[in-house]
Amino acid sequence: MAKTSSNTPPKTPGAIRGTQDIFGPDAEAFAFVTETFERVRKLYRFRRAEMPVFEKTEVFARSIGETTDIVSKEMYSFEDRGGDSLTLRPEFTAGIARAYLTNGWQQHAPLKLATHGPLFRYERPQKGRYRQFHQIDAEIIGASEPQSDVELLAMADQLLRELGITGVTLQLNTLGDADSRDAWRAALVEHFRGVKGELSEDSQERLEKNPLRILDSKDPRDRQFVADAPKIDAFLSDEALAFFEQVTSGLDAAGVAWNRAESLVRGLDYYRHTAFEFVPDEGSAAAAALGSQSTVLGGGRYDGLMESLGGPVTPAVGWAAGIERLAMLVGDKAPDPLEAIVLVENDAGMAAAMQLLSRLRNGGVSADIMATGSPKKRYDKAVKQNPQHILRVDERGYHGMSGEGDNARILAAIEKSSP
RNA sequence: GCGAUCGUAGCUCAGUUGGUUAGAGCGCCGGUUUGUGGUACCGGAGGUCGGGGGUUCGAGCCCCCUCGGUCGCCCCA
Repeated sequence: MAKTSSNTPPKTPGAIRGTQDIFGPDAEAFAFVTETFERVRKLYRFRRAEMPVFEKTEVFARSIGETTDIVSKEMYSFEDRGGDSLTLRPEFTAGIARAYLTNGWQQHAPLKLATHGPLFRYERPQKGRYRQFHQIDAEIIGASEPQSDVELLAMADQLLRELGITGVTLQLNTLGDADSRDAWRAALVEHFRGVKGELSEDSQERLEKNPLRILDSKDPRDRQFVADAPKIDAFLSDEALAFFEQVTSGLDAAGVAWNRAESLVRGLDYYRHTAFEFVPDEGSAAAAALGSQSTVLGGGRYDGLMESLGGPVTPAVGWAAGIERLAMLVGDKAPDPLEAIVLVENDAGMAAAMQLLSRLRNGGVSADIMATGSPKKRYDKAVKQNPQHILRVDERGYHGMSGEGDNARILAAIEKSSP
């Protein structure tokens, strides 16, 4: 029993900042995305997995890197009653990696996994960015061959096509192996340090904390220095170059269009070789629909992650995509049509109407009932739901159907369960 | 963390240089009409104009603070 200590009525609590209540066309689009993903991942034989939405904080802290802003400011962390620090998952990959190690899933390697669900990041909300958001996710763990990268990207490409999303292109880069990456990074630091005074304030800061990020600076002052910055290609080992060439030739063979993006980077050290994002083409409808947070699907190869979680060296590659962003691009989905509506013209026929309704539904016919409000207005309200057929019930019971088109399924449903 | 912008009915929005009891459409409820595939009309309920303070004879409107939404920056695993 709720008690109020004063005469003031209780105030309705508001929703948490950055959370969403998804309903109507948006909810239909959301479901279309997850249903299409489930269908496509089965075509590629990815196995479904479910992970907890929270983990020990160290799972994410160690995978993401203890020092970054991400860990200190962007995660939903809290202490449980036992004093352990826990964190709502901000990504799928770390939790999947932990599950792989703690459950002995090495026995299934190479393991193709798919999942989807909510993720949490403590950020200021903006278009396409929420504190609780949702992703679909696909990973291949325990496979070091470039064919895995190709397979994963082919699946992503097919998914986007089956969602009917156009105007989005795969942007592809390689970060090389660990040695290539380190050498490139050193050269970039040297290059930008030489012109430090002319960089934007943000990029001067990045020079110390995360120099690779200068490459995707939005500040026009940085643009010329980014343009003539050293390229990864000059630092690739023979093995890294061969790997990348196998990825690109595999994509060509699979018919996946791609574009080389030399400035596409990953901030975290465990990423190796392939890095990619599907991004709207400039001026496309997709770009207009998404605003500034426009990457639709992104991922890469993270061969160094398992070690940071205390596991054996385990190559892996994966991607994730924001369901909300995909849903913004799929357009309105017409809801499934209502096949039959039972119109109760007189409440004396209510029992007959309920029996009819359950026969319809048991027979696989989508059906609803209109039996409330002014009896004189029920007809109009029934019509407004745009049913394919209206079945009338009054004190005599069911007495007739109107509507155009095929009603065989409805008749069958009524007959089949009749005595 | 920083910046811009917006908060009026359940929803979408009007609201004049500050001026009486704050309006419309949709939705909801009721009635009349119609009488069976989206009829027309009449009526009703519903708002402390996000909240607090200030200026003023008088504030939805002007000023300050605050809360919330939206968009962007930073960050982007």
